[in-house]
Amino acid sequence: MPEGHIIHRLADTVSERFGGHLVASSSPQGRFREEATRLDGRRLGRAEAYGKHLLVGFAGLPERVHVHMGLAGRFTFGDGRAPEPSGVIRWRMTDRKSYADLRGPAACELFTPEQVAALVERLGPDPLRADAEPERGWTRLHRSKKSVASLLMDQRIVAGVGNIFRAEVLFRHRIDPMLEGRALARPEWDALWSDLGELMRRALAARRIDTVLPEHLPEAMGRPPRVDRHGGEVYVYRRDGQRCYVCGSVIATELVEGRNLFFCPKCQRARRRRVS
DNA sequence: TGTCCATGATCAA
DNA sequence: TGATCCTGGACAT
Repeated sequence: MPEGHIIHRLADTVSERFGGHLVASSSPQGRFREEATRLDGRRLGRAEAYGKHLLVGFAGLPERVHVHMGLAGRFTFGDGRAPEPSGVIRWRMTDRKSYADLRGPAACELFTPEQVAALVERLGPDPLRADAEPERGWTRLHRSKKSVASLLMDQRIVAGVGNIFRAEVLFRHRIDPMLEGRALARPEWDALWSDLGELMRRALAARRIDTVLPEHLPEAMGRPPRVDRHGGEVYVYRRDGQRCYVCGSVIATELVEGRNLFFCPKCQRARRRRVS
């Protein structure tokens, strides 16, 4: 269940394991069989990530494999010979030294160069990419009447942000999630963008999402540490019902556009125009 | 064994 | 806005 940093990690792993190697491709499940046949035995070039999208290139093939993990997608890597396929494996790659199995992706397909270009054009700037242009995100956000919470989940505004980073970055800047996009000041956007880059780079390196400043850590406050299932120390994500590390209020949750939003009703109370 | 839920996104209405 | 898709893990029964 990936946010952007996981996909970047995935791209690195695929490149490291298979880059420049002759790779056998198959689709034990069958839904990627025709395409896997075309890839089978080709030399893998490079894998790269744009937001939550993974693109894998092969020598001599103009198309690239486009993978979107959705909520359920999962890659597993292993050394040595691949075991007998178990479960539903959409795409299996193997070389002499290792294997990779992809299960449950929302998308696994071949993209033409035109489709890749359209995808990149549609996506907003990705804080983890050196070529990101944050101005494009601001342009799409700053006139919107939609809530900042909703806009931050919109991949056309910032590519790669998911439910955890959204909740955490809004808390770190004490921004009311229901604040209208058009009420957000430019310096606030700049700060959000820069912080997202920082948080996501750290998560990519540490393989877990930590957002809490040292002075707010439970240990520093005389409480036992608590690490959520997602594997990091956070301010609000899935901490509903528990006390805010900063003000002690009870963290709240609310369903916004079908997703659980977490926030501190006191620290993040807006004094400006909110979405009703 | 069954049900719900998830770091996501699309489609129809 | 709601239904739907993808899969597996947590939890209840």
